Amino acid sequence: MPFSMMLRRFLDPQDRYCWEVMLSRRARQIERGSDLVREGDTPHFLYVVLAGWAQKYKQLQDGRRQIVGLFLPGDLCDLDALLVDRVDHNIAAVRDLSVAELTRTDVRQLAEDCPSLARLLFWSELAGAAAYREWMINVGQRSAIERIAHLLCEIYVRQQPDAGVRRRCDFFLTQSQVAEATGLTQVHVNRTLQELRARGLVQLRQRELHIENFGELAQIAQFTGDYLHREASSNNVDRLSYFLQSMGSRNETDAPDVIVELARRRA
Amino acid sequence: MPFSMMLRRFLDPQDRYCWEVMLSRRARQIERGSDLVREGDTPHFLYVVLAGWAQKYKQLQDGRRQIVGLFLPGDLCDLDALLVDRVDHNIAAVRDLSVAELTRTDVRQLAEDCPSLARLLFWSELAGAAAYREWMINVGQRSAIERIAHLLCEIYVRQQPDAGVRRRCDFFLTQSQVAEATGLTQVHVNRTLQELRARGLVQLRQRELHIENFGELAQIAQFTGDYLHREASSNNVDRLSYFLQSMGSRNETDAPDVIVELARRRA
DNA sequence: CGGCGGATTGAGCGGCTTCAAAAAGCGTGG
DNA sequence: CCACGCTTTTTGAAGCCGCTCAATCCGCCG
Repeated sequence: MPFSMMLRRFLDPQDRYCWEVMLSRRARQIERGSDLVREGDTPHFLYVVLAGWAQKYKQLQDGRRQIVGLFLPGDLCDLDALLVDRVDHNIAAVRDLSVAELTRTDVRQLAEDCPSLARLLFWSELAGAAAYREWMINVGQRSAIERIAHLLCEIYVRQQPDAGVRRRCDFFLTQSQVAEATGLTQVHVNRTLQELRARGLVQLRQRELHIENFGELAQIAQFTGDYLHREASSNNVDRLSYFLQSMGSRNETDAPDVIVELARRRA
Repeated sequence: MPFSMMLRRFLDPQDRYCWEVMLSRRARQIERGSDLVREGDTPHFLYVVLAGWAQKYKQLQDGRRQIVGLFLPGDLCDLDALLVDRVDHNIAAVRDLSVAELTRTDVRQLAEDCPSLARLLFWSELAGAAAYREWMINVGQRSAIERIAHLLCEIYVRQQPDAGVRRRCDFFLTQSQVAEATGLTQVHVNRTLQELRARGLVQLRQRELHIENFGELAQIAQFTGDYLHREASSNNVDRLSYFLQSMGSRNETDAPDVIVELARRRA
């Protein structure tokens, strides 16, 4: 579930207000193609996509490039980076992009003032790991047509509000970028897209994706949106809260009574 | 950095004692090849590898399989799973395996009694995301020989204590499993390993990997261990602590003074 | 010794790549 | 509105990397 939807469902109006105020104060425009973050940088910001798309990618010395994640409006990007000294990936604007740049202090501020928001931040981070796994089996195991079908399905579903049935959605990637996301060449992406078009499944032109037959497309891709956690319940958030409450506790010096007692019994 | 090393470096003896007692109480043997976790299961445990190797993998309906992560002794496995309703991956024993199974309650208990341990848990989870990214560019962009060289480098480095110079290490994967981890076929893995052997870089036989020329192997693979975060400083842990303290705070009802004030100034 | 999982080898093929060039789209400015 | 330059898409032809199918070999263990 996109972060923005989590906010609407699980955050009370006051906290949401904090969030939106903070975003509006930190907004910044990025021109298409330019990097927000480069490998080796010291991370300074948590980015929140306001409009346009961003991509996270890695690069080899010879220029080969793999897109490892896409970020659509409302998505959080790079929370985990704030926790390391040097980032190991790049982030770039897929097209003209508007983001909010939140500093560590901003995030801390928000987390202190709106604890339930803090939990959503973490939840969103963890959901990202599931997406990495799915992309990995995509690139590692699926054929060209399956990979591309899968990517199209994901991008389509991520843009559907709740249970939408719109047939079209934005699609800002060039065929070269599709290639970088799927581990194929641009030429082969082109030919494979023609194949999908010839089968009457999709149309893809000038920044717009038309899905003609989602069922068959999803079947080719073996796509299920499970890994997107679109059905996330407040259960999940509560569960996270359950852990975080204890993890964040400040009483470092408490004796670990229960465990020591366990140990004693065992000995 | 493997979790076990983090423990040694950043955890005081008392907390480490808690941890080890808990592990010893929850130990369990798993026979080679059998699954600890299956896709769709409700997650119940955080697994800690005590001896042997475990693999996390995903599978398509037709049986194609991608290994998305390997877990060596001392590694944590599947903390994030505890936060969702249904897991989206499988975990299996690469060989005969000994793990500790910690329940949610166990983890909560540990987190409450040893807050610094809790932070290490989270840190370890976040480091995992970097590994996913590296595996993705591996599978997506590198050639067969590069992929395999990279996997060998990773497994070798992960088994080196601090700045070790041992030439050999355990290697429990079959060639079929190497294939599943790299997105190649078993046959081609075999031929590529012969190539590496012929070039005098490695020897790989019966559960043991000999590295003859690590420098060249790493060069072929464009391997840098950065993504393993072996040099993690206590800085990282402190930074995590900085966030978690506020995120876990219990005072849900505090007014978000600062933010509201910001909003006022802006209006 | 036989059985079995794993490694090795061979031959043929095809999916995807590579290189190169042309066509089409798109923004910009005259 | 058209001309121009740039990016993106499309097409062609040739070739290779890695796949498939299938058989054999090897080492280990009961």
